[in-house]
Amino acid sequence: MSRRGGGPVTVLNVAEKPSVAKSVAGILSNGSFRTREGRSRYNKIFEFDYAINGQPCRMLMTSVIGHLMELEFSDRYRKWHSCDPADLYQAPVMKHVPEDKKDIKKTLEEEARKSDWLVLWLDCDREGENIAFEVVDVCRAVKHNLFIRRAHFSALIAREIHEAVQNLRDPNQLFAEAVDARQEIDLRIGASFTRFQTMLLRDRFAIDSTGEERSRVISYGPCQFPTLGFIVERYWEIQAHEPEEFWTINCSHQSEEGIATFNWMRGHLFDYASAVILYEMCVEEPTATVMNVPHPRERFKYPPYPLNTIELEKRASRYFRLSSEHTMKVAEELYQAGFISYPRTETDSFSSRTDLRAMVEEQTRHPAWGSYAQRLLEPEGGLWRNPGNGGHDDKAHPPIHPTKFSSGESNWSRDHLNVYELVVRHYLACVSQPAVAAETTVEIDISGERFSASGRAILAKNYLEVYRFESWGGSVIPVYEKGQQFIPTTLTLDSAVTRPPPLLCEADLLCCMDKAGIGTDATMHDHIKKLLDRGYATKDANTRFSPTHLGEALVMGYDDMGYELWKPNLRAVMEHDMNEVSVGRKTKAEVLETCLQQMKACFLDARVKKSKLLEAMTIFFERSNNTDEGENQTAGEVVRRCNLCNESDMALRKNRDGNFMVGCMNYPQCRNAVWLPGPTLEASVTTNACQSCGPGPVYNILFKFRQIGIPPGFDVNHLGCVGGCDDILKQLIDICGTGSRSQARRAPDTVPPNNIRGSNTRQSNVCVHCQQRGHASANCPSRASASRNSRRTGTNPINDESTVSCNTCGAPCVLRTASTEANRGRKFFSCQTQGCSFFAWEDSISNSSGNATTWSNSSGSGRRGSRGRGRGGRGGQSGGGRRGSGTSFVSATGEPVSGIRCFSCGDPSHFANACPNRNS
DNA sequence: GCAAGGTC
Repeated sequence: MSRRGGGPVTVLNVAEKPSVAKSVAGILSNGSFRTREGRSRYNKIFEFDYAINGQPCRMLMTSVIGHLMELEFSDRYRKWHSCDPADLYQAPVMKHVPEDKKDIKKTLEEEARKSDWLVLWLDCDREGENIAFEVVDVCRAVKHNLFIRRAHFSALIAREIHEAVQNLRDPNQLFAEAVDARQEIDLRIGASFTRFQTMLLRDRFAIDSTGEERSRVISYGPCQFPTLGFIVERYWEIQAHEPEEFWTINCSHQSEEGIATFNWMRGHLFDYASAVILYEMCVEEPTATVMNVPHPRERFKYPPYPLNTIELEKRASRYFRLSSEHTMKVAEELYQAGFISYPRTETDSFSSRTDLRAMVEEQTRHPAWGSYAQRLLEPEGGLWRNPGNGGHDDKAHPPIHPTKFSSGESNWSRDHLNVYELVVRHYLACVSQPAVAAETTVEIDISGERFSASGRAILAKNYLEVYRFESWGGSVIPVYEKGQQFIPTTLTLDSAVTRPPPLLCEADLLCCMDKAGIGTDATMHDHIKKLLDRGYATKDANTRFSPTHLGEALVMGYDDMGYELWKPNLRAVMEHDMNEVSVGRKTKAEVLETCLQQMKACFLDARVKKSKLLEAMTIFFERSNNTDEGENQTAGEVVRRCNLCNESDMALRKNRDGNFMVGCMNYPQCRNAVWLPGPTLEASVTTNACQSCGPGPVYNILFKFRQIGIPPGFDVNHLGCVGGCDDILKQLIDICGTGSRSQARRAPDTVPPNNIRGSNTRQSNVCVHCQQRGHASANCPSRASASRNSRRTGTNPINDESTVSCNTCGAPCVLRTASTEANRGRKFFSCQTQGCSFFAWEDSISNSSGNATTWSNSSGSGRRGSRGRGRGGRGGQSGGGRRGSGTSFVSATGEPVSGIRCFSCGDPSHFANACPNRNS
């Protein structure tokens, strides 16, 4: 490696960014380097002497700023109207240095001319390797015989840098080629689809009211579209959600020691009748028996892993509601000013060589967390713990950590303070012991139903003391013993409805992208911002994303074509292929050829099916005035002359929910429409005219139905008529309805008209309960009456006045007779005072004289549930001991039951499925 | 005017 003729060699060292150049120069020169200006104001040149493997070297250290080059089409293809976008799949592409990087290139050329060796200090990832070859290309062009080597380092730590420079290797061509392939594919796909959809849609629709259509770019990109896809998919999921009512039994027990809230271990039931039966069983024999001995168990809550970019973005969004894009801007500024380490990193584990304690030491001066940092360093405190390993390492940067102490600089905004505080507290948390708690879970049995309650007592907060962003809720429950019995304080049957998931928030979106491999840690926030900038999505005050009409229409259009261009699969395949290239299993040429061939075929087909995109846009946007209408009429195939207005044709359309309809093209003046069966997968108008329907011609439609959507006996393929003669079509509409999503999705201003929507409801479905039409299954009157009846079956008239006084309020009780199966004929006392719900079985009262104020714990002995297992050890709580506590339940007597309220109107006299409001 | 990837 030594230069012929001996003497020092001149070595040009190039790093990926100025900060790395400076750090490496500082480490190798032990802090004594000379600095001079380069052509670019950001990229200085540092000079020092060093010996590589015994060879004296005059070191020149400079940097680039990320990629030096960009990929571009040749001139002939650069203008949008210069070629067919399909040509972009084979148009020549070349790398060139953009204008703003020309000065860096000049510096490299000038320094390379003076140098003998070129040592590449680019980040040790695939992009870094690709940038290395860009640097090589520039330098070799001016100095052909440069000796070229690559330094490998994963952190700017002295030992690692010295080792790297003494163990120089060849740059990895395969890594660079993988990136070349990715760049070319991204450019060709992105440019072709962007030009295609922009030119197709921009001038045809009034997309916004600002009149800026002319400059609007409707971009497509293999990262931005899947990101949009996540937002749209969640939005559709929410729109399609149909609330379903469910029931759960809740139980609580208050004693002198506190209150325990028990959850039903069945969770909840969707079947009202079953829930009521189980509830009534519990109410009739309400004694709770403790089933387990609840020994407290030690539980830990561990601190987070060291901070990487995605985690920083997610946490800043959650804790401070900062957008990922703004977080990265602030983090970049803190990094530039030297307060935190490099903020674009995937790594979430510290190298064993990191001096972790020194970073804590720095922070001991801080007024807020300084004392915690001090305690961390005290060995007797036992607070220190080596940080966890999150399992990611980009081999280029350490996790984000503080690099310089600050108690806040004068030029910092609130966001700078927050991000710095998050980085510091996160770091201190990482090197701390986990929080410790004692957890207790008590399980009880009431009439064979199991309930459980959990309590948690925090024993040591540890890292939670400094990581104020996280908490660990703790609630203490009373102590129970196995076999102990008590009467619950409340025992209620509550109803609720299922809710759709929320819109995606920024942290959710980052999670989706991370899991699907969309973008990199350094670019994910850019893709999110791009969706907002392009007008594909909006973000509300809670940082939750919704698609705009444009975003939804684009996804719908491609979805209707049958393509998953908006799903992450395409990117995943590309990532996989890149890996194959980088390990040498496939060549760059192979991957390019296969991928581009497929994508071109897809592009050409999408262009053939452009009507799908136009149809989707038609749903949300008015046609623009400045276009020729010739093409607009092709959005639907004509089926017949409108038999209502007689002025226009009726055309086959697919609405935004994927449901098919034949609607008058004179909409909104005429709202005539025929909706087609919900399970229609495909429909196309044929040239066959129906022989019996008129006024003609009424063209037949060729249907393809979803197999799973239609009843047995119906064919998936059907040649049908919407003129009224087709019984099969009518039956399918009767049975299957005309689709379910249209009600769920928000109706845009343009379509569909009310009468169309009216015909497309579940009203035409057959109720699953009574097999009748005219109502939804959930509103079935038979079901509501059955529910009401089921409650009535337990109702008995008051049949006896009693001589028993209420054990709670002292008022006289009435004697009633139970009529449910388990307790038929059994008598019980019930207090009549409003608000008091005293209840006791007659046969459990020990004082048969009737003036009972106490009773034995033998209630239900010999019955299911075996109540006779003893009193338990805690006299005050033992079975039947209801002293002083108002128990708000009532048996199966039909009395109003506390806790049961209609979720719809709040009335305790009925459940929501029988609510008059709902049924109306 | 287009992509995504670096980074100031």
